[in-house]
Amino acid sequence: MSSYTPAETAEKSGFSIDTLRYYEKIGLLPGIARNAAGRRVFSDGDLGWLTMLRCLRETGMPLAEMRRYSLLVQAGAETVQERLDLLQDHDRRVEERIARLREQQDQVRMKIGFYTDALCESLPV
Amino acid sequence: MSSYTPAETAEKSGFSIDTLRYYEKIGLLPGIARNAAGRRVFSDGDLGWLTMLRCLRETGMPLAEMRRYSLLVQAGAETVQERLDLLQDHDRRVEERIARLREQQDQVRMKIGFYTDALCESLPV
DNA sequence: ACTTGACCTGGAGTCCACTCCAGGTGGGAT
DNA sequence: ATCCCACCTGGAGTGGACTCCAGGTCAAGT
Repeated sequence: MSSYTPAETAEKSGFSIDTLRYYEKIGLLPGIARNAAGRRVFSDGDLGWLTMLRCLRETGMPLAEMRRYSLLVQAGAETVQERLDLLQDHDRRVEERIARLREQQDQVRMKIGFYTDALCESLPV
Repeated sequence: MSSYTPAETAEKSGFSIDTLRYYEKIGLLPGIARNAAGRRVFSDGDLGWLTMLRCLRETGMPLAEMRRYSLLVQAGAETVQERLDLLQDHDRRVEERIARLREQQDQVRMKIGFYTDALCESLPV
């Protein structure tokens, strides 16, 4: 049960301090504590939430949908089904994304093969 | 050896007409022919190039790098090695991307598992 | 002769996700 | 006492990739 300054949190979470402030402002980080001087104090729970946000964001979820998820979490236990639906939809999109990336990677590799051949042919014999 | 209007090209390539114009403007589509009235006339070759661009784009290559690739292609045969390097770098990035997506998908699925369990536990017995 | 519709141009506007800035505060080190 | 530094706020600015708009042209249909 530790607490962290904005700088530490930025370092641990991989988000910049500006991004942390921005996320709080748009409602992605509810309930961040403040000390007597008005400065943010992040908890281990906040760190965990940030890890989740990072995961969603890097898998391509837009901030608007992350905000929706955040609101559902805040709304309490009766939103569990909705959260589940949201995450399952997201999981499906990630799956499609990966499949599509693989196909396109194959295309790129065909092109690479083509250029490799071109280079070989042009070698002096 | 057919030729296509902007509308047909948009339909076949999946880029909007505005995007086609934009790509031509920033140098991604060199040598697009025009008819007597000044309208664009796309060839099968252009279509093929657009397919390549789409592939690079959807695998996350920024327009600036696509432009660099485009310039290399225009510069002729002595840039084949550079093109190869560029595509191989890109391929590596795509590979990393896919691996990372898989890891993060696992995280999402753990969360889904957690919520599924939560729902099961809360079922009336 | 006239309208329609697909196209043209240059340039402005939009959206997303930050990122930066000016001006201000409070606490600890020298 | 003073200085520094990490932090605060509201709001403006940025970068990437489009997307839209006003005003104009041409060819074909009625």
